[in-house]
Amino acid sequence: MKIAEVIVDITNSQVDKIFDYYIPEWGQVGQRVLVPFGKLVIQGFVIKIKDNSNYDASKLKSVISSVDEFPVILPEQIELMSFMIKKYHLRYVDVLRLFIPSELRSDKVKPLVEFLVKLCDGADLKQYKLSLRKNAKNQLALCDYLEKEKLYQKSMLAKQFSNLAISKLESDGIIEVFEEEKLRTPNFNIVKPIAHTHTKLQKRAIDEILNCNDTYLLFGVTGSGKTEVYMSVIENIIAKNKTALMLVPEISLTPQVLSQFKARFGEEVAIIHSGLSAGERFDEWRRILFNKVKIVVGARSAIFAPIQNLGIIIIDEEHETSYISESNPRYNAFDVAEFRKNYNNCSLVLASATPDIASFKNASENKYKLIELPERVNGKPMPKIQIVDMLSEIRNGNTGIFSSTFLYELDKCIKEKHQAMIFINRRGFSSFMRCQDCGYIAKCDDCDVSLVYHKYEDKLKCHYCGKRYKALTKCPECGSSTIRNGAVGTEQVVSKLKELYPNVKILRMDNDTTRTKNAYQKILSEFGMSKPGILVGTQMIAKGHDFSDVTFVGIVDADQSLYHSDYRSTEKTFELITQMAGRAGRDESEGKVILQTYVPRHYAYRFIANYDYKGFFDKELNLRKVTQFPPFTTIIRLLFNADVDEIVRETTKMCYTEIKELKNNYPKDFVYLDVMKSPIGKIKNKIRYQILMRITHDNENELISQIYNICDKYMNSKVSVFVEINPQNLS
DNA sequence: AGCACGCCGACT
DNA sequence: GTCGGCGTGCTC
Repeated sequence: MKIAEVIVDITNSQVDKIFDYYIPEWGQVGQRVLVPFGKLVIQGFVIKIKDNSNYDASKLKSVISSVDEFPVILPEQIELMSFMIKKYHLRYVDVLRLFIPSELRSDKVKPLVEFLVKLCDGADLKQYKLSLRKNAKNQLALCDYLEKEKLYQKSMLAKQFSNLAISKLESDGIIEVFEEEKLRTPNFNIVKPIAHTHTKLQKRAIDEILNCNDTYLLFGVTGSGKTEVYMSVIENIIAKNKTALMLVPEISLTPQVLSQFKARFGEEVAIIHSGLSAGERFDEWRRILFNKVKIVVGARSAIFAPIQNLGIIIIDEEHETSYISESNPRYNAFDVAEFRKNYNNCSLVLASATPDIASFKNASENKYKLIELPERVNGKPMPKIQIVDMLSEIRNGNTGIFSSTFLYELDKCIKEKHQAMIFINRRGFSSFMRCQDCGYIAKCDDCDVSLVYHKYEDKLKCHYCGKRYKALTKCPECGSSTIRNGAVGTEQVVSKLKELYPNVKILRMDNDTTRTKNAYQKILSEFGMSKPGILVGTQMIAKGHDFSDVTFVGIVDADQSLYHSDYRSTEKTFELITQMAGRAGRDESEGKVILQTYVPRHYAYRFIANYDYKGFFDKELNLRKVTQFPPFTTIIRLLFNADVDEIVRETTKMCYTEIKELKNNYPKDFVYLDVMKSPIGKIKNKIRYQILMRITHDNENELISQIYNICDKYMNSKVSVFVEINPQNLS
């Protein structure tokens, strides 16, 4: 008998290894099976079939049965699994679970079956009709109806002609009733595909991408018509009988974009996003697995879609951090895309108006082919960005949150009945509450962070654990009642604007107002209809949606993201503000952007105002080189977590000693190594310590795997250890 | 995950 | 003495 290597479907590090079982002839790689496991019977995945086992033959057990009659994991995915386990130090099960919809495991969603009716072969309707009695009205009518088509839905026929008539015809051998599985596809408003004419630049981009299999960086300003390039390329690829996979940030999976894809590609496209019902998600996945679609569009996890014969992979807005999973299983969709590109020998297109510094570095070193779309399709210039020095505003006696230029431009926009978007990257009313007399700042009991005041609920909220507190009326330390608010948030901006424009529609969009399903869409469509109208929001409003009538974009406090103690904060600020600016003047009317800052001379703003990405890139890359930060090095962070301070501190210290030994063995590879309490020393009552290091690329993989091994030793039920490679945030 | 094994404290 | 607390280890 053959031997199957099985991964059992239990998320526990102790059982996350390969178990051998005897398997009958029917066994296939990628199949789900039931296996005896200790005293249990559980599900497992067959990842290999072989002839011999190294395990004691007398202890080998047999697979009990298969769960589905077909494999649910493709050979490509088995290889991808090995790649990811090694690269990210993940468990087998966690990776396998990424490949299948959770609905498949939970067994909650059943395939939807539909009863269909068709004429039996050789049935003579005319003859049969003559044999019927005159008063059998339903049967006669049904016979007449049946002459029209080949297939009918039983439920529809039953409604018109009664079930009785159908079963009569069935028992007389005239018609046949049978079951067929029906795949639920999400509904869309059917729109007419927009005419696709291409500018010269677009045409050149399309031709170049189709020319050969490679990795491309498509660098195109906002409004340069990248989406049309994707669609044309995909059209060409599927004409060659290949398939396409496109990743977009979840936030841009808007109904408008999706209906455009549906309009152009119809049934050939499967769309995976968080708004699908369980049944829809399950069926979209099966449509892909059964080769019923040629195109998959979706957010990060769509990169695992079981689509075969790939001709192209596109990652839109490639600089987006949402392509990196920061909680278990941690992975980077870009690495997966690269794996699939190599496996399928196809093209990979990364696209952005503000490429990631690392990607543009690769392009400038010819590791990627650079394709540029420097002009907007409508030929309009980018909106003018005016930098306003808030310190000089203060010197001139304006201590409010809006500068006079800001107010003037906003007023003009409102008077002309246009729309305004106002960006403030902080939710809530104000960042903290501080006692003016003794300096006391309200903090969370469970986390080491200051609380944010939310005026609408009149509560202080912790943005890390969500715990709520009563707002301060007087200081709990010294009893003083002079409580001051910190930096402004979205709520405060909205309340100030409401004072200024009591009759204008003012909408707020942030984490707090988009909690409920569809709230996001509702706010956007309401804003779309409001002229004049003002949309205030966090970075949520910066991406992807086009409102043709936005003529004013206001950035209340541009410096906010600049002061995160993160090496990427300048890059992120550049991205965010450039994108925000791109929201203005997308149609006829010209746009204006006001950027308020306390450091008007910062180099980031100079490049932003000139839309000079390349200038910014050169400056930033040089800075990273000098300071030895990514992409020249790799940051590794080990985060230790436990309930008791002493336990974490001791464990961290022991681990640090070992890492120091490692550093001694590789003295040239470490450019930085230190141990410390985490910047946020406590979250949800867990004490946090960290070891931070930066290593060069020379022996990167070897070092990372050794570090994983060291960490495994210190992980136990009391202390958890996370290894993060180039973490997005260091709190 | 779920279960057996095993090593200590407090009870009929 | 032994009943049961849950810490540790094993499952092909």
